Amino acid sequence: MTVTETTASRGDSCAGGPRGRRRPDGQDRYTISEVAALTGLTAHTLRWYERIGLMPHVDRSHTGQRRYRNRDLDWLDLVGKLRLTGMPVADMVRYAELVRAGDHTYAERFELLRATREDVLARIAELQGTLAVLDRKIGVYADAGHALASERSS
Amino acid sequence: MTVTETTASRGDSCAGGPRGRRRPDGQDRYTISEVAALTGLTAHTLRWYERIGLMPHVDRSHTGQRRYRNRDLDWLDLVGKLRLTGMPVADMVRYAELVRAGDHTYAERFELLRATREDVLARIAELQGTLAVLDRKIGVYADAGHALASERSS
DNA sequence: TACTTGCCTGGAGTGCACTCCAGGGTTCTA
DNA sequence: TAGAACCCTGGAGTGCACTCCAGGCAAGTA
Repeated sequence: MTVTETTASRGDSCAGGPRGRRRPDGQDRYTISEVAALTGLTAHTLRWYERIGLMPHVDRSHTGQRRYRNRDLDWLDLVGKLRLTGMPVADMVRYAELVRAGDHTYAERFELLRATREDVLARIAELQGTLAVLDRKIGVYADAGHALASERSS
Repeated sequence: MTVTETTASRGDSCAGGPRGRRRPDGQDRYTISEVAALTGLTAHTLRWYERIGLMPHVDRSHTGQRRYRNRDLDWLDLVGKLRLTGMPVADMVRYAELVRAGDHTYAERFELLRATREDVLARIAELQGTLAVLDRKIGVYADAGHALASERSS
């Protein structure tokens, strides 16, 4: 009965920075748990990414254990960024396939990134709109700590 | 076998604006499908919001059909904004409960909105970071349409 | 009046992105 | 050389936010 394997950085109280620690330099072979610590993903998720083709095949030790390399971490960094944009995993897999397919997929990759960029811009605008509403509402709460009967309007 | 009831505005090609049309003025009773058109939510989702307590009880016609009022639409607008922030539905339900509970929940509501505001700011910062990465990568694609062998790095 | 379209309910189903389990091999530390 | 801690696989389970279904009333129209 192995103890839990999770790397639970969900309820991490140290918010503010990126989830992972900095990569030690001069190293180019990492175990799955090291990568988990570095990226903030769980080992489960790392294996799952590989299964679904989001991660190019990772090197193995002579006994079959994963040994990640710096370029894998670079890829995971990019994936992490794309994930932050809200891009569906399926789309990221598609991008990974294009990369694996070779240079002739250049145009399609470019287009995918460009479209993602547009999405991000739109999302930022959306959030700023929401922020305005939130600020207005917070203002109402701030200077009128009472007479909140008609909360549902405005 | 009633025909489908969905209001599918998923693949709406008229992107750019908010999903719903503008509210006609001088009206204060709307059927569920009118509200669906106005908010971009499906009728299913509107009923579900009510079931889970995200929506205060909606007026009914003498035969039990929902008749939404302008204040309900206002509430749905706010919910829509909060949803855009990525706030979980459970938290929105919590907020709705606080509103229903009355004025003495003032402080908690305020705190909830304030925390949400922080989240939105953090999310915008995150997205801007992602945008920088995306722009860098798009730049690479743009001026070097070839020699993409080491795609996985940077 | 017949017909078509809209709306009602409770409960089941869907898609996504993980997350965990069982059962077993591997690696590190005292 | 134990024992603890780590890692492997395929497949099943979870939580969220919807989304749909079946069976049945209600409302508008020719």
